Amino acid sequence: MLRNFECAQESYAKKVLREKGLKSTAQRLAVVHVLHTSGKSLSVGEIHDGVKEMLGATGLATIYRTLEMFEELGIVKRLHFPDGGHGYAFSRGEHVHHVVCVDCRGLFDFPECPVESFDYASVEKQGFRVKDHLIQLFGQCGKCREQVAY
Amino acid sequence: MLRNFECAQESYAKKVLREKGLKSTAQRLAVVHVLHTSGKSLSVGEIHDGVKEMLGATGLATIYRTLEMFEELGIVKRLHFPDGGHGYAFSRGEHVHHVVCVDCRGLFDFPECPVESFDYASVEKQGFRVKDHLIQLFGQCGKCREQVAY
DNA sequence: GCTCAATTGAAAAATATTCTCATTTAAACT
DNA sequence: AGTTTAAATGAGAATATTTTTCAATTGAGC
Repeated sequence: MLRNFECAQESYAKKVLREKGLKSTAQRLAVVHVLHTSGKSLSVGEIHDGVKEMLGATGLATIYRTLEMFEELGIVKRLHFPDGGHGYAFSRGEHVHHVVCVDCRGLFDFPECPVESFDYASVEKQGFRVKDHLIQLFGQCGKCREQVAY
Repeated sequence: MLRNFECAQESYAKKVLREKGLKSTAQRLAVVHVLHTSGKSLSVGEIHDGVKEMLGATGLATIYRTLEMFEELGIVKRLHFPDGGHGYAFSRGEHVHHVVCVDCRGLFDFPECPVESFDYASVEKQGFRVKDHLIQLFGQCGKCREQVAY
């Protein structure tokens, strides 16, 4: 049950919260800390466990409320897995897509946006205006490839 | 509570089911019919309602079981919406991505895959092997744009 | 038409998420 | 540092969603 942390990610979250007139509570910062230090995407339950480890008893509802808010603020991204589950990953507001290992759910860098340069003509011709997109890449990371026999 | 249908989509589903040694039940074909004729993506509840309208009382568990199976068979695709909800859309096994109107949840054509030609070098350099991807485009269709004042 | 394994329905169980409201707390202001 | 106040939290109830169980039904091959 440790405290006293302050990494770049938490400073960033604090800044965003302050700008929106929202409070930087211990619980909110702990969510950032847990997500960021894990280097993986985590389920709601895992985030809850991590926060409890840092702060002691913490309501699950707070985790849900925080994640919903953080998603709107662009502090976290919700990820969807092929098995139907979902998780959350820390992410600064920038336009970023995630590469996820389906075994360990670890995150890998993928700075470019494959859709950025894409031509929407065929859709726009139908009167559609594209406003957002969801992209995730799935696969296996080096470590998980070594461990699994196949 | 009508019956007697048989469109190309249902024939396709039947074929896939037969190939896998699975039964073409009225419930399964009704799921295909409901999804396909709606032209939209539907929630589990909407699919359940549609099937009940065709067949009368139908267990919700059957809908869940069918959708899970169809997803594995490539007969339906699960879509994730920005508001956190999700739905299902009919889709032949081909590699296809969906464009969804966030208002009416209507589906629009988008035949090409923007990631197909993409260069994964930066990820592969980290030992990662990309095996699959999730892409969805969101926006507003012509009809919904007209209706909403903004 | 008969047989049998696959599938379904209905309800219970398990999970996941949201809501309510009394209590606590961060932040702004002395 | 102490006070004030709206925002946030905790705990548990309430909902919603999904899965499981098992007896009854049904599709597909014979």
